Amino acid sequence: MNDGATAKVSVDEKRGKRPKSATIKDVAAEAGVSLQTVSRVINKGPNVRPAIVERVNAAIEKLGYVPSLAARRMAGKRSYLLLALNDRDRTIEGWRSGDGTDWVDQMLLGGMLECAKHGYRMIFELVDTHSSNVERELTSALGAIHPDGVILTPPHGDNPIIRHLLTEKHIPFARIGSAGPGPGFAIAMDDAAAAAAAVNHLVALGHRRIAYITGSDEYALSAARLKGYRDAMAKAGLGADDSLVARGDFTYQSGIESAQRLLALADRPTAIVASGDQMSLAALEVANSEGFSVPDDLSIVSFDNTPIVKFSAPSFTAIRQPISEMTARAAQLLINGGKTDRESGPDILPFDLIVRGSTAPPPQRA
Amino acid sequence: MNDGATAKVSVDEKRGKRPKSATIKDVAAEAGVSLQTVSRVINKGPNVRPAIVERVNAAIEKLGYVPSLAARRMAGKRSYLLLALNDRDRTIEGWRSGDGTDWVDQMLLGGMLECAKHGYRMIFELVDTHSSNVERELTSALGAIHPDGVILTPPHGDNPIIRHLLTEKHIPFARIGSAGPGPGFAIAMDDAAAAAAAVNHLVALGHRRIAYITGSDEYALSAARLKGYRDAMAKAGLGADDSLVARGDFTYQSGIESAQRLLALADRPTAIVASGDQMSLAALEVANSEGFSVPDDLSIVSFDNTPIVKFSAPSFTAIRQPISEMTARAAQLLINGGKTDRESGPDILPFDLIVRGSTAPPPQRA
DNA sequence: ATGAAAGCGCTAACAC
DNA sequence: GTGTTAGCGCTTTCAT
Repeated sequence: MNDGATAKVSVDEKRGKRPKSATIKDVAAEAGVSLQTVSRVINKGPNVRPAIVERVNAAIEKLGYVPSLAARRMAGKRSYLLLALNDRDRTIEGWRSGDGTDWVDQMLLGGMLECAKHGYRMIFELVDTHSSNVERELTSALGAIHPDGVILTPPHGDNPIIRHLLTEKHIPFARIGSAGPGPGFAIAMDDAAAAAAAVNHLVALGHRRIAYITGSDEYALSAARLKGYRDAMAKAGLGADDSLVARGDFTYQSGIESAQRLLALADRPTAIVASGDQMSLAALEVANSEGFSVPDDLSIVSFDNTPIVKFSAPSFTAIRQPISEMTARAAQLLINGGKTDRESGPDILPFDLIVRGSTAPPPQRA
Repeated sequence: MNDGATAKVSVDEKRGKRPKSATIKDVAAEAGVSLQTVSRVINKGPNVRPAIVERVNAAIEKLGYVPSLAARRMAGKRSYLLLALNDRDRTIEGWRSGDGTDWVDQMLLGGMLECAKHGYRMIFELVDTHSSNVERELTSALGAIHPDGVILTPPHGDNPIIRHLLTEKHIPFARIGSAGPGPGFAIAMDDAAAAAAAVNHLVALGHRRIAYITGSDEYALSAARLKGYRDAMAKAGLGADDSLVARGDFTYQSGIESAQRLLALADRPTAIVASGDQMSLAALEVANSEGFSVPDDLSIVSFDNTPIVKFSAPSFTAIRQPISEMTARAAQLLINGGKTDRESGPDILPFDLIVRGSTAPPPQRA
């Protein structure tokens, strides 16, 4: 048979097909070897002579062959897919409102790029952690995708139903921002140390009345941060004044309420550590509207280094969480060591305290 | 055979399998029908008696069955996958710097949710539009995923190599923010009208010296916006002073340079329309550092309504692009009408002009 | 070191 | 209306 476009077209036409991607079969024919040998080359298997490897690779190159993910998943045990799960309501609400949280972006950054390095792909899905449908939603995603591993972001990593389901199905998973013991790889930053770092920064500036706005209890890291705050306060000899702790839930609204309560205190705090960017922004808003200047009258430290806290006026001193790094680490563990969960304690990645304009020495007291 | 957990476990053990997801076979057995009937029910095919449908659905429900995407793609012509392509460098750079652009988020919002409605999934990938590898990268993604459709975001929608490759492979695609003629569904907002709206808003405030900072020429929408600006200026009888048009490329740096040049003009503009959030921010920065107050001395309109332009001080009057709406529309067209490209002109979605604190009447001239 | 055969879970033709 | 038969493109056995 003759070469070139004409032949190709006629074959395609004969089969009534449109120009399709090359398959492993085409490569095998082109290289004059069996399917199996091509498969071995693709998967870097042993027992192939270098000369043949070369030949096969040339054929792959020539035909622009790429293995079909679907076929590989069908035949083999691996799907080359990682599933990243975020909380549906919170994520969608964030997108809708344009609240400037870049959690998802940072996750994609770390996760997608790491996956790409290993020939994997990351599929991003939303699952409602509250609803009684968690199980159904997760089962559905797992059934459709058959991922080789799952990346759980807060608060999914602390959700017992999800952890149980994944464990039961023997699907390796990583919990981001979930440092506690349990199944799956735990990957987190040291939330307690971060809260302490925020407190210490303020103490170093001379603050003594340092308040704290918590996050939602649903997130295990909320407790860790609170403990870090309390320990740091104690260590600085600043006692345990529970009126300085306000209960928030990461939302702007809860930040407003918390800040209002704190600033109405008889012995008003000179600084607030808020465990989330929306709550920090809310605290700034309350401070401004009540006539307090930030940072002159009140210092604020944010626990999320999101774009908006950098561009607000003043810009915020903030904890930078290593979100992309944690996600990348999760992907890496899942892809390489994905077989066995290790209960050997969490993987702790470093955070940063980035000092900007929202913190300053406290005002002189009368 | 007896029911319950014991039986299930023993079967699993006999086969040496871990508890797997149910397959269509299991459902068929459970419902006492053939595979094909189950398949018909799943795909809402005709020719199944309601009673049987009921029975099959009950079995599906009971077993928690979910069809495997991979298997469906293998056997059928559809993969139930849409591929969304973003520009690699720009996207990663945005994520790394935390520049607060939420393009990707808005895309996910519109695209994922629309896909979910139809039982589809959206896979998000990065492709370098510049590199000579575009073709290789795209081929690779298409070969691995075999999407039923591709969503192109700027500037990919205007990239001839990508358009050609997709056309050649007969893969339906949608071009977001690419209104020009050509293959694929064109979905855009009226960029010219948006630029005109910005100008008109400023004219209504009393401005006459209105400058414009363009975006990169690589984006077809840049030309459309510039035309909109020019036409609106002409219509307002504000002539054609080309010194009022500065060439930017969407980057902060280009915004700095453009704004510096514009503000150094002998006959200084009293307002600037910048076709991107980073350039708007840059203009604000330049204005501030040169002692001009925004909006008292200079009004600025941003062309991206990103989180950071809302939280800056002052917050920006901005064009809101219907990113999530465009992406949702793209997904919808690809899923439903995905077979045929229509050359019947672009699908134009409405934008908004959101007035905030960065625009005000011009200062009184001496 | 290589090839041949079986089959993954499903859909697309066909039969009935 | 429903069941049967072939594959889809690969990876797994298992032969050789």
